[in-house]
Amino acid sequence: MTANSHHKIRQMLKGRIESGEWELGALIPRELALAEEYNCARTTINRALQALADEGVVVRKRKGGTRVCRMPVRHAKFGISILREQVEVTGSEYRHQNVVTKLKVPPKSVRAKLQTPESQEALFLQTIHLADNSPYAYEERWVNVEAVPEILDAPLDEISVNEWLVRTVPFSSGDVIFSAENADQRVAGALECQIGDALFVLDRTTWVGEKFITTIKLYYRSGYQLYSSL
Amino acid sequence: MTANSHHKIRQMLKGRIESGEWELGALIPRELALAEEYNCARTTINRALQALADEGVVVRKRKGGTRVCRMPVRHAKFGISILREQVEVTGSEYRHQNVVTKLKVPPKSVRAKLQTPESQEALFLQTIHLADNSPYAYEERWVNVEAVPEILDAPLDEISVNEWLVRTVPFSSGDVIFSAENADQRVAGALECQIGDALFVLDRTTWVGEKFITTIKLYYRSGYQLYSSL
DNA sequence: ATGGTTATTATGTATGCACATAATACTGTT
DNA sequence: AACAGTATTATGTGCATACATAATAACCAT
Repeated sequence: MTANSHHKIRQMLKGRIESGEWELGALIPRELALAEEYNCARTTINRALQALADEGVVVRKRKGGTRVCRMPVRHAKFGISILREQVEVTGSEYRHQNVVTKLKVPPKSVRAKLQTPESQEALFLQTIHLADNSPYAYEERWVNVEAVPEILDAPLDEISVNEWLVRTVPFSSGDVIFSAENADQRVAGALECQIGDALFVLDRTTWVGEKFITTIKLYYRSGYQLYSSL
Repeated sequence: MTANSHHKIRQMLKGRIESGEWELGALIPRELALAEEYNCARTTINRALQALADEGVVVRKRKGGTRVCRMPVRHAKFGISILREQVEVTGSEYRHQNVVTKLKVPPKSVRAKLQTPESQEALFLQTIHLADNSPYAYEERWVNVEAVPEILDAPLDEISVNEWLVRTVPFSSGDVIFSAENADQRVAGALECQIGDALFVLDRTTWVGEKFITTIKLYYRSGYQLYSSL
């Protein structure tokens, strides 16, 4: 039966799990049995089951067989991307404004994150991201110029550092920390909100291989919500 | 050469992308060429490239070939799981405390989320989650008893609703919204913090198939950080 | 019983092959 | 030059097969 792609089989198997046919933690039939049932090759079942394993729906062990994950960990995924796009999908007009752009020696806490030597300068930026001319987010960023020297020639008035880095630096790894903070005077000024307002904050450090690229603290405007489905 | 699993090849290809050998948006060699280069079957290259496509590193098009993703969207993943575990991995002792557990007709806003009829009752719970006897998170939850009638017999003093549901209900879909809120008097009381403190808030609604299971608002204690790597 | 060796088994992986499909490139006609 | 139809090509998918590997089960010797 050629009507069975591994996609379809994957969906069917998932359905049988969701319907409760196989309980949480239960052992499901082995590949050969399923292959017979669906009248396809074991390879095809294997692909479907491996995909479900990647997804976290089942756990597989050699010789042990495949069982429904005992404690399904659903994960929320957030695309960490470009602020301009975040703003524009809401239909608003995006603009950014660099408050500060200068080279200076970062404080100790930042040096620890960027792993730069004692007295080496880094590029410091404060940027306000605006949606329809009102503040959307305020960012404080340090860039390791040794890792990305080209940034000193980038037209950062036309394109935000955020976007320039995403478009220029190849794939990077990173740490992300989300938290909530009360606005202090400085941030409240930038975001035009009240001191003490609860703000959604994103802390991120990114690197490529061994080279640390940038560390950023991003304060979203009061009321911001980060949405995701799982 | 049998030393090349698709995993290894996948890593090598990713490395070549990260190293900048293939720029963002660039076309990379086709499967057959890579198969020759790595001295393996096309199938193996295919698996590796498909995995990279799933990961969002490359984009593939029939006849068009495979190219490095022009704008890499890195995504942060969060495992939405059991609060008890979240507490216990930090080495603290977990305990929970049900403040309120009763059946009542939910307000309109909740009825909209659970999609329950006008005057149908739902289970309302207020729970405080404690780490080493101090408040860790405060949760307000509505459970659709029609979808999960067994919950009325669950020993909710021994096991938190959170955990009971995760362990009992098979895989579910859900919405998640993260935000920051200032603590009001009620929440500040539960979390033993100051009124106005910035709190990290999680809003979640989950369902299985067509049946809406539960909706929850979870306030983490002041200073909570949600960590993830990407 | 106890401990260690061996057999069995389910999944993991690689390969060669065949054909499907989508998108592009090409070609010929008007 | 415009268009329609055709050839080409890179990826998508399925299958049969073979062997690898990890974990359990069975077995045997002490």
